[in-house]
Amino acid sequence: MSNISSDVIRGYNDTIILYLLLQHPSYGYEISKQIRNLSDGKYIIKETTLYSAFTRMEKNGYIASFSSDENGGKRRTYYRITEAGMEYYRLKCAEWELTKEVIEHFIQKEDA
Amino acid sequence: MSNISSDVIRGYNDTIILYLLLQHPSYGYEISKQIRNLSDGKYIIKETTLYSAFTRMEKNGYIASFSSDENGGKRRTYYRITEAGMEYYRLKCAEWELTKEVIEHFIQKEDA
DNA sequence: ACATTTACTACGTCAGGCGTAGTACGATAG
DNA sequence: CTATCGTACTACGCCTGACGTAGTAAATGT
Repeated sequence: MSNISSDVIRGYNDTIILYLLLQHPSYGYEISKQIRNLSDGKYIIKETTLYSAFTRMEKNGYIASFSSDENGGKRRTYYRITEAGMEYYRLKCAEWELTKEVIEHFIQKEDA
Repeated sequence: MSNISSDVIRGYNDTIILYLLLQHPSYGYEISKQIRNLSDGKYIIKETTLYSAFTRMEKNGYIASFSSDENGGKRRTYYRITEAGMEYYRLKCAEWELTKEVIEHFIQKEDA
């Protein structure tokens, strides 16, 4: 009960990542920490899931990568969201509302 | 936008089916129609998805099958939910509330 | 009589998530 | 000064659930 089944979130990892990139360009480790923090530790994305999402989304043109210009720290790959990514994000948000509505027809809330 | 991406619902098909079996024992075709009706045609489950869910859930002990006793109509395989199935359903409902909360941290509602 | 609806089964493919493992660099601690 | 920890990844391969395609067959509608 403490953390979340991966099948649930399947297909929404991309959306989650895009939301964070919508705020500002970022990179794997930071995104990972932000997901954990924003979800109060309820969702901890797996590294492989995260990085393969980057690869997939870059291929799809939803994000674009660029290297950090050696600002003292370690070399990293940053990603920024593209126009297509924003459009995709908007679509997924709309879809989410619909899906949520559908699923909730089949869910019983219990306070027992 | 008219209907729902399957990846979203992935992992919740079982829950949806269990909800319907919780009302009364049923069989493939009926379940299928009920899902369509209850979702206002927004979600139409694929036959293969449905029947493989039956198989999987029976193997897991969440549902049990029995044959119709030839009441005039065609021979069918009915399923009823088991105790384990009810327990699983309850778990998934609780998980859903959690997951919904998590995902909504990353969703922007727009009325634009 | 013929098409459509009902009620399935079989088979194979695909994508996303994840386990496991390994690399490599910088910072901090003892 | 060296070991460990945190940071920042890449590679490989497996597993599961969803789904496309196809086929079977009885009952029902026209």
